[in-house]
Amino acid sequence: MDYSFILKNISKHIQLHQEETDYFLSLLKYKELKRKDFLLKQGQAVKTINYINTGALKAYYLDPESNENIIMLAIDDWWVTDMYSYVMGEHAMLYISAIEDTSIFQLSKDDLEILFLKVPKFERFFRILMQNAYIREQLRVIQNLSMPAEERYLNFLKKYPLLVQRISQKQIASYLGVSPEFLSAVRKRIRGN
Amino acid sequence: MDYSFILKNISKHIQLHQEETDYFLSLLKYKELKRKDFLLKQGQAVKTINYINTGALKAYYLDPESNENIIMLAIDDWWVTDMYSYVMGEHAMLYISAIEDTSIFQLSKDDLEILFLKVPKFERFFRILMQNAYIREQLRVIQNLSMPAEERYLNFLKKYPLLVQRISQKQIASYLGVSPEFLSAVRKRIRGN
DNA sequence: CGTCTATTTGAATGTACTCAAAAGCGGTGG
DNA sequence: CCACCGCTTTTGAGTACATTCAAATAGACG
Repeated sequence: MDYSFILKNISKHIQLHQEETDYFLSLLKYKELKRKDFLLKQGQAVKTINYINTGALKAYYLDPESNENIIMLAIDDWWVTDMYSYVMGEHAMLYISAIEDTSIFQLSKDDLEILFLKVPKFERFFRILMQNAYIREQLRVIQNLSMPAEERYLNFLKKYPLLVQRISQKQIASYLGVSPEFLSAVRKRIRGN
Repeated sequence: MDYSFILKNISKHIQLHQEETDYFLSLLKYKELKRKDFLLKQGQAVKTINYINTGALKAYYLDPESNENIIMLAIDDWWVTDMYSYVMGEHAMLYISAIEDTSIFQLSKDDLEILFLKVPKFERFFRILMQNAYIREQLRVIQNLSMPAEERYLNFLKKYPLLVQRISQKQIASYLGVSPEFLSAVRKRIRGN
């Protein structure tokens, strides 16, 4: 099992001793998903937070009219879950599925609480993780409020160049909050310039 | 100085000893703002995170066309700052101003880092704070993507009944991402039912 | 009371959506 | 290797949601 990526991810914010490292790794469950497999479906219990080792996932909300609203596009080295339901202990609001073949490490909520007690440094790690997630969402709200679709699209290209090559336009449209037809028109307009 | 509100806020997530409490309080700076005073302006250095003791603040982004985009409406017992700029050490992206006469407690970034070292429990406190903030913003993104303005407005009324009575419709419109005229029309339609 | 700002109303406009259909692209099986 | 299938992307027409601008009305505050 290759733990090098996740350990490097952790070490960006905290330093662990060998025993702490071993203990942390002992809590992880490894899982593989094929393209289009579901990690989570609306209504299920949300038991884990997930580190993407390789691959890519999308998290989306299916509204009553069955429109797919992509909340999060995540590739390797990102942490993903339905945080609302994970924290509140509610049933999942989101679907999470694999855009590509994907391997993840899972950390259960119960184990994470124990980890916080045994290795309080992880409070810091997840504080920083949540802080960054908050900032990211807030920037997204700002952009959604203040920019037209074209500018949001150009921004997306700049911000997630790695993602762009790996996901469909339809999914980018959903992430940006526009219809795929409209994004197509936007792209045409951009090309025209 | 009345520290009862902020101490109660802290105690929702962590328990402090007397010395820890005293030390924490020693780091706080008290500040009063009159209605329309600015706590922060775009371009300034963001040095503090702020607990609202009494009153209400709005945080907004002023886009190049000088449209006010309200990012956050916050009343007493909330923590507020321009988190992006606070964390990244960048100049402020947001304006933060008082909707009513307001009193706050301020915690500087430097002091907070020291606090984390001296009383690591605060890592946990801010982890939970950031986690809740992240969840809130994510729910907002979901709503912005999946609901029309009318539904978002009704939702806002349900979610922030205390806020509604204290802020103008124009500001609610900005928070929801619609023009004040359109919100007025939405309200008329709702009354009509 | 007068001034300033918020709210409402209406008309014209623009941005983005839906629906339908054609074109493009990738993978799979014969 | 190519033909076909399914899905994505593009195109176009008609429509709906939301904006801008302007003006009238209503409220809040000194």
